[in-house]
Amino acid sequence: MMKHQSVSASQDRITIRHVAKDAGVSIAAVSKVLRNAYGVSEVLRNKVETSIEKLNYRPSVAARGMRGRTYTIGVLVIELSNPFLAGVIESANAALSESNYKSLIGIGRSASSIEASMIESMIDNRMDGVLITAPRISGKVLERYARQIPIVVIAHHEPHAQTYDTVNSDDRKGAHLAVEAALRQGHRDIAMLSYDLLDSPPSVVAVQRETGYLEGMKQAGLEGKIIRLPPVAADRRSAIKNFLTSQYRPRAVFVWSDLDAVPLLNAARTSGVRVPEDLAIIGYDNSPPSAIPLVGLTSVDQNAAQLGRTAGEMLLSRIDGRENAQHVLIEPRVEMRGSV
DNA sequence: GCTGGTTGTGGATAGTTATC
DNA sequence: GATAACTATCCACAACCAGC
Repeated sequence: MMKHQSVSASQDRITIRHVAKDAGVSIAAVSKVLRNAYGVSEVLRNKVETSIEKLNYRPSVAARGMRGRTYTIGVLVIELSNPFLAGVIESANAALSESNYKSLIGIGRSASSIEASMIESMIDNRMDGVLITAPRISGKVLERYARQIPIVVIAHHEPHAQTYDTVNSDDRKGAHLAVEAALRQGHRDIAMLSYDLLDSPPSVVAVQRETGYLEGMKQAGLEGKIIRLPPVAADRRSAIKNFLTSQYRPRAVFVWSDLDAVPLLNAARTSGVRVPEDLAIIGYDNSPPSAIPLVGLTSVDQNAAQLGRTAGEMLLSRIDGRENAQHVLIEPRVEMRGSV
């Protein structure tokens, strides 16, 4: 049988074979150096590392995938415009890179078909695990994919899931803390500004926050009142304006996320509503914009850094063979600023 | 025991051979 | 000639083995 020729592009690529030849060692020796494996002398290591640098060699992810690990992690995010998520991903990425993993990001754009195709691409590209921050993806879909690849989900409450892990801020407690913070400032007329959840399951963070808010109000002997914005974020500007001009406007409002709390604060100030004298506002996420002195939004801090780091570490332990599901809740706290 | 080499393996695919 | 079946190759790694 004739030996067929490989294409020129692949011939140009520097492989472990070239490194081995240049260093005057076996392919297995190079592999051991790459993996920091047992049984490598300092002399051999130096020879191999010198050749790797000289030839500018990078291991083939495809070939590694055939043997098990590619050392790549897929990160699926709902969007890039959410500053809180950016903080979470940055911390997760730092935890992963400490273990020589690289992460590649996909954007789901809140569309289940896009999210599903992203996860499938990550599986097809033989990534070693997937970190998902797509809050609306269903538990059933996650179960299906978790049989094919280790998965850790952030911002998705599914405490009984068996095949994948979850890491969340304790959203119920966070909302409860927000109510307590308003009560401490003497407020009794405290409403919650949420959005139309359209029969969302309890896995959705906003549902958890609503529950926490209602519990907090009930505990204080008060009746909770939830005002709903349109489900699509782009349609909320006029709804926020209506809320500010409403004769039934409360004295204090807990907003389900800084994504709506910051625009509300801005709209209040530009329309002459004094904050906090006329309207006290508490947000959720403690996102970077809320900390800007001119904004000064009191907000529930989810500890994005700890959330991301925990998720990254949990994914690594999943990849290393852990099979029991873990569901972690990160303790929230209220960051007090001038809006209350 | 330490070090380093040999061999087999994985999935996809191009190339070769056999069969109709 | 068309199609099916088989083989070699890509690349990195793990298990196993041999020499010291």
